[in-house]
Amino acid sequence: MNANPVSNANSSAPESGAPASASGSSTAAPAASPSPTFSPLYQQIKGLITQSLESGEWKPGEIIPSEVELAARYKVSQGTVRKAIDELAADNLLVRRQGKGTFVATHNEERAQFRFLRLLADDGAEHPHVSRLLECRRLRASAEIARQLDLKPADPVVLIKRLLQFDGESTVLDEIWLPGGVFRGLTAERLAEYKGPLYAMFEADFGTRMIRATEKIRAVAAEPAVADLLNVPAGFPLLSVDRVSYTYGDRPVEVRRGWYVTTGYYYQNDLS
Amino acid sequence: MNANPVSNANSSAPESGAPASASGSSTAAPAASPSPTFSPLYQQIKGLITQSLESGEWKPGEIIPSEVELAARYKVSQGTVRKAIDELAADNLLVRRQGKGTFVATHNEERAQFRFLRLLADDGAEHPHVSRLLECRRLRASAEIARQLDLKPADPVVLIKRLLQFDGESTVLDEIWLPGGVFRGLTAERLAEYKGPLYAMFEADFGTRMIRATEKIRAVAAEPAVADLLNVPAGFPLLSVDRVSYTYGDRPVEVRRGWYVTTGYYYQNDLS
DNA sequence: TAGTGGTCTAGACCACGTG
DNA sequence: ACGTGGTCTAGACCACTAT
Repeated sequence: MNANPVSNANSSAPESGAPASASGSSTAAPAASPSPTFSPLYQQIKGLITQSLESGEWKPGEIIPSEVELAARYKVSQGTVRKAIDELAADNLLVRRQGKGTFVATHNEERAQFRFLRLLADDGAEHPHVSRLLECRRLRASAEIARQLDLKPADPVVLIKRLLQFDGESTVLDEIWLPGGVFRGLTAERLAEYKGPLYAMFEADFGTRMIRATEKIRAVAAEPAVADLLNVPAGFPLLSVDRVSYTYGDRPVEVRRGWYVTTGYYYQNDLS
Repeated sequence: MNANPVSNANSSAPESGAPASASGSSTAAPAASPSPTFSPLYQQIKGLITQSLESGEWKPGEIIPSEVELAARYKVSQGTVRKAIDELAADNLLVRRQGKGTFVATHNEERAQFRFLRLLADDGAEHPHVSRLLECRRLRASAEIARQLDLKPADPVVLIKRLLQFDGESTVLDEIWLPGGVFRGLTAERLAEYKGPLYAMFEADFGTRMIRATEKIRAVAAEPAVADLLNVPAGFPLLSVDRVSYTYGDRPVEVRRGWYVTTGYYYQNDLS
């Protein structure tokens, strides 16, 4: 009854006599301070579940143990693991399905794709797109890329250039930098043959799951080289989207610069 | 023990005999289907609290009754109102402050301002800005504006044009349309004298609180008139931001077209 | 010291998806 | 019929803020 994962003093249950309620965190006699580093139990459980996700104990798309099972495993009540799972579901790491179970989120779901490419046609419809690989090579990180990927300058990186076509129109040009260490086996062939979202391949083939990203958006005039690839005149206004994506532990694992043609399409954002 | 707000059949407590579990919603005899319109208790409570917010029973910045008080008022357990408040806090309608109470959110808070103007300087800092009123007049809604504001064409609307200056540089040009009925007393004088965010004035003076908004973002070439006001050459690439803001009940109450100069500044977006 | 939100538990019952 | 997540309750205790 007292083998909690990290322990924050949690022994309720009027078992033997002893009212027992030793209260929080400090251990020795005079009690240094009330709670220097207090962390709720459900947060600790959340951390443990996250570890299992990161280690691959439960893979994307798979079901995880039921709430009762996890409660038994961690020696806490069902309500506590429930609150932990609630937050992980809110963070898009898990997906609950009533009557079935709780599943590890994956970038293959319809819903997940829109989170990272928010381009809609003027009529509001979500158009399918095809990717055309332009380039994929390994090189040494520039100072700027190294900084953003938390690498050392001249560390190996992979550079991918690709074109996204909506209804046959070239609409998005992407330059993608990935840390060479993590994406060791990534080749142009593998990229060319793969259908579906890049992030789905990353999580399936390289065990690297994109959790969140930040984007810096600007309006810029198309440089000649870019304009050429996107079939617009030089100087044409483009949306410039600088993205950094993070995986578990908020470690950056992708830097991406995109140019979007926004005639007929727009970037959708919800402020809520 | 049985005066619940909407009733979904919820009488636990082994009181008298009767197992009692008449189950959900349908009223007449043969019971159409198991639960055609099931809504959890806490959702109903959430609705009741929202009504009180909308009606002005608790105003922005004010404290609302404690969880125990609300539980007594609605005849439910504290845990149920807690879950209702949790969601309202997640929706940014309420703000919880441990040890103090729960408060009605307001657009005056530091935190709230960034939700609706996500422009940061290249160094990542959030710069203060001043607003310069260019125009404020009443007119009849065009077909397009009427549609977006859910009005009839030629209904009265207010049009505001203003310039936002960051560090003295003209950076944002806004055209704002508001329904004339709701914003009856809005004048250029009132606008000119008011310091602070527009939305803070709207909620204080007109009882209209912006809850959420959607934005459609494009890159466009500056038209001469716009370019002139923003001190950029005609044809300069600008961020075009089309916003529709909604209040309680998802009713649209503002349409806004903004042009942003993104040299030295960028639009920040978080995908999570 | 008292009041507020925050955490944790334990148990009952409901809705949903399978057999 | 059974197992899963989803709702609801009741009560205990903790952490924070004010008086």
